[in-house]
Amino acid sequence: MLEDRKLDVLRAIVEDYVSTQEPVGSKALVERHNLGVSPATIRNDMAALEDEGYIAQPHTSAGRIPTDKGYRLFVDRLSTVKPLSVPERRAIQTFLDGALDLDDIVARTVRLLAQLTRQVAVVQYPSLSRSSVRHVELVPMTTSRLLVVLITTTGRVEQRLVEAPVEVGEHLLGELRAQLNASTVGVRLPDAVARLSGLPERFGAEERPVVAAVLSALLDSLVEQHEDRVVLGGTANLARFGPDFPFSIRPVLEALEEQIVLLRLLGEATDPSGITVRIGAENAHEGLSTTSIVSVGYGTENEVLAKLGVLGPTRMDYPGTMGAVRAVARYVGKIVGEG
Amino acid sequence: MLEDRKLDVLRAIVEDYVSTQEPVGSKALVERHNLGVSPATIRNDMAALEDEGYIAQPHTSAGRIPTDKGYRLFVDRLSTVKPLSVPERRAIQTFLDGALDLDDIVARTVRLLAQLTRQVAVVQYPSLSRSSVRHVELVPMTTSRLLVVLITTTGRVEQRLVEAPVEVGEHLLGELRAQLNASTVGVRLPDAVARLSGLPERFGAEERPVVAAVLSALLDSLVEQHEDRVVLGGTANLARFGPDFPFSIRPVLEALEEQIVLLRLLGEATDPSGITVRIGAENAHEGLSTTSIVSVGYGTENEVLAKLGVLGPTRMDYPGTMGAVRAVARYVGKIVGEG
DNA sequence: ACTGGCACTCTTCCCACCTGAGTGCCAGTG
DNA sequence: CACTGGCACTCAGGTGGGAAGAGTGCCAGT
Repeated sequence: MLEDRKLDVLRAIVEDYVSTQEPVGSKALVERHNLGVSPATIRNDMAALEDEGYIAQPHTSAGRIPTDKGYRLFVDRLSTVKPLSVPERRAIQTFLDGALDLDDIVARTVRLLAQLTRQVAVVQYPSLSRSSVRHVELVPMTTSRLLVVLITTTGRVEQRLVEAPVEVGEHLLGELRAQLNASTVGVRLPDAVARLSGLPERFGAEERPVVAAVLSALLDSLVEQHEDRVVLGGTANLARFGPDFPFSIRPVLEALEEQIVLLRLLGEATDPSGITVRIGAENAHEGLSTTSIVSVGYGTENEVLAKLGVLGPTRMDYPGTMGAVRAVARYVGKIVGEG
Repeated sequence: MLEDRKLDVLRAIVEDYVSTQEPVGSKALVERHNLGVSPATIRNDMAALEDEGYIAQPHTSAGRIPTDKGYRLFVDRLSTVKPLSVPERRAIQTFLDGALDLDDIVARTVRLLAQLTRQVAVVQYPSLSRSSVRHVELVPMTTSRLLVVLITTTGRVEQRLVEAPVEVGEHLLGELRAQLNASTVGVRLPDAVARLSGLPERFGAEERPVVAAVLSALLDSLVEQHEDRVVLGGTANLARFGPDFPFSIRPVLEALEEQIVLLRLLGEATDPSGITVRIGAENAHEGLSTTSIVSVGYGTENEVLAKLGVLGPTRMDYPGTMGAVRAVARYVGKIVGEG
């Protein structure tokens, strides 16, 4: 049973707690928000909210703070994403427009997000699997060593070193390069894998081992979905998280060091189109139980290339953070889409 | 006037303080080290050491802790680099031998260093300026857009996107590619710049603008010394630095986010051949005044390709840290040298 | 030159106390 | 029936006073 006023009270509690970082009591609540009722009434509502698990008391004689469940309700029903101001939008645009290449775009994005939200920013590189092959290049390093270079439409360059079982002649190299490009250029990465299956048969028995070695490296580049690169920024903001946070900062830093963990967190995003917010224990990772993650996909109009987001204490400014994340994702998507 | 025993006392103080993290008094000192004299005598020595600025008292009735100057003396004259144990060496080797490519080597190195020293590890990418050109590739993206790819002997791949002023024909592309490679392959990057100066003249007036654009991008890749990439690891160890550290953790994290700062810190290394230790305020960067940096160059026998090191509290185990850093640098140097 | 002894200085810990914020509950009111 | 004012209760946090303990500096003695 959630009547309107109780929801108002919850909203007020979340807002106050987020801004003051201190448990909020009934008296302060009626003073700062015109709820039109007395503290006693609010107390009743608060008691009910506590029974239902939306708020909690750190200790008996303190105010209330929202629980994960309370934040959840707040995000789902009580808040609207706060759009950025015009100057902010302009700043984003000019900052990102200055980017030189993909690395630079990602680097700038992560810094931007961290600055804007004053939290820890996470940006995933645009996915390879959804892009297609622009070019394959074979470069001889020594007579029996080759560098296989894969260039994709998103501008990424993947490289693999190949130890050829025998010496590789200039002619074979040229032929192989031509064949590889003919089979894969313009093809989506996952599809390119299939296109290459019949390739060895087009070569002589002597050349097969070399072809196989090169192919294996190339397939490796293609398959190993390099959705696995993420970039971090704004870790210094962790220190801002609060005076009690130093104790819990350790596990957070540890989690952030594990790329796999970060990827899983971004990947777990449930809402494919919109912003996903995972609050506290919803992040299936101990050590992040007092943090929330706001993430969103970015890319072209038709497809999501990768995700980005920020990580902060559960007591974060959700509307503002969501606004910033959404805005940045849009601009980055536009830029990546063009380039 | 530094007699032998006073040096012994200083060494003992540093060792005890590093291991206990607590100010060390005269009584504890004689108990834990067999100095052969009474606490009172030690007290006299300590008073002298304090006068000379090697140790200090946090407050009147506390033991002494080493000052930056004390650590300096300890590192310079009182300690010997502690070699790693055989299992440790073996672990390093097997861990690094599994690396796939340069990125992987660097990533593994940074993790290894962080784990071994339990501090923050910093690894700089092998310098481009000391490597030479392996291959230059031009890849058409659209009719007027080219990707210029530079591959170096250290296995690094640099890419630049070029907006050609006019359409670029297949023939010009091939010709330009051939000329570029002919002029630069096998040449040191800085020298390659000079080799390219006369190139535009070999092309017709119509083609000049395209050539100039490509050249500009390539020169950019060559000149922009990509000694500027550093990778970090083990930041979670910052939380281990001590109970008082949370307050000073903020500026440290901020410093670590600035690649430029890190590069300067690594670059400042004075001793070109051996290990450099910069203690506390010696790191000309406020916020790092309670940290020390142990760094060393790595590379082939003949040349230093880049640097790596760790950052930790001034109260670190210098002999152990120096041993780990040195050992890792040797193995990485070997691997990079081979590859 | 070293040592034992001693007085002195501080930090730190503990305990007791008080204050104040905040609550829950209840009786009363529109 | 929903709201309100009042009131007793609880408990975290701050304050202050010892008491304990670690460590020092100094001095007289060997």
